[in-house]
Amino acid sequence: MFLSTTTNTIDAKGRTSVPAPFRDAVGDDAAIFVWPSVRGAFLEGGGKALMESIQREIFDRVMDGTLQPEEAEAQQVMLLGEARRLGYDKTGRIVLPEAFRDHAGLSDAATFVGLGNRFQIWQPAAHDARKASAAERVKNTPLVMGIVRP
Amino acid sequence: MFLSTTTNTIDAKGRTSVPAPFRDAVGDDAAIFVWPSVRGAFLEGGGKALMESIQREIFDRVMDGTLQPEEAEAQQVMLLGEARRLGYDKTGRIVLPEAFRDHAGLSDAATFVGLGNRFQIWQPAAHDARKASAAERVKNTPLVMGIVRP
DNA sequence: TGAATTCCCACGTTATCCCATGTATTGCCA
DNA sequence: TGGCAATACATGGGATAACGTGGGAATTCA
Repeated sequence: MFLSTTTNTIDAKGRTSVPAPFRDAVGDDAAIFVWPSVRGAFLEGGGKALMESIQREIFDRVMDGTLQPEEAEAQQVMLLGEARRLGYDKTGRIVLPEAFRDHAGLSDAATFVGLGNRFQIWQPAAHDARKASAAERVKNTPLVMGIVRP
Repeated sequence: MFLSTTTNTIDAKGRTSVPAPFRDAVGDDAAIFVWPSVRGAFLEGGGKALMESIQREIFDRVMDGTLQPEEAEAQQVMLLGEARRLGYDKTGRIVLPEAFRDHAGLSDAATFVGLGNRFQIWQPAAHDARKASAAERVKNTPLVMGIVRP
């Protein structure tokens, strides 16, 4: 499970360390899967299990009529087609492809944000702004906390 | 699992490299299976496992009444009948048959698009256009991402 | 014999791996 | 509880291997 938020540096080679807790979360195939978000200037990612979940989820929704085949293929193109498997070495580092860095506006640092079954990667200042607006939105929302099924 | 999008060159002999991640995805029989899409000017393909899935899927749908036998045979003719097994050499290269190149408008480069259990091969510019329309379509669709079943 | 296809080797770029260092954190024991 | 040792973590740099690509030799088929 991906938890916590961490900011790591990006070196001259485009490398960055995957936070150690995230590495534990993906299990034993030393890799994360990342793609540019279709919803904004940041990256989304997860472990192998997430990719398989997405694949199955799209299939299931076509089967039960929730999703049109054309829409399903569009999502496959933008999620699975744009995703890349980024394997990390013994020191836990991946190389963020240049296209990914461009999409998210990353230069010298990256903020990993754990979101349970997945995570996001933000340009640090952009994440601060997003977090502030999330804090605001939460104030006006019935919060899950306090009524979670035990 | 087929992920990511890669563009490789087609040389004078009609050869092109199968992206290394795709080669890993098909396992140890060094071959991919490819056929002209019935939905547009591109190629579709996958590994051995995909072909067997298609075969079984058609059978199952006839059995449960989802597909008429005549329709099933039509699909078998266009998918299985047109498919070719393309073995790659030690350097990972296949030869794209001329008929396939004609169907997809391929000349000097081919774009491989991973879609989970299968992939597509596009003329690079055509894929850019398709990707743009997919991005547009995704914006107007309830997105699977973010609400994936854990 | 000629043309096409398949196989194999070579090259340059790019990405991957591995060792080393500094820092922060954790665990241990007095 | 305080201080020290050991471990884990992120980061820099250099060596190594992988990947895509071009070209030529061997093989096959007409």
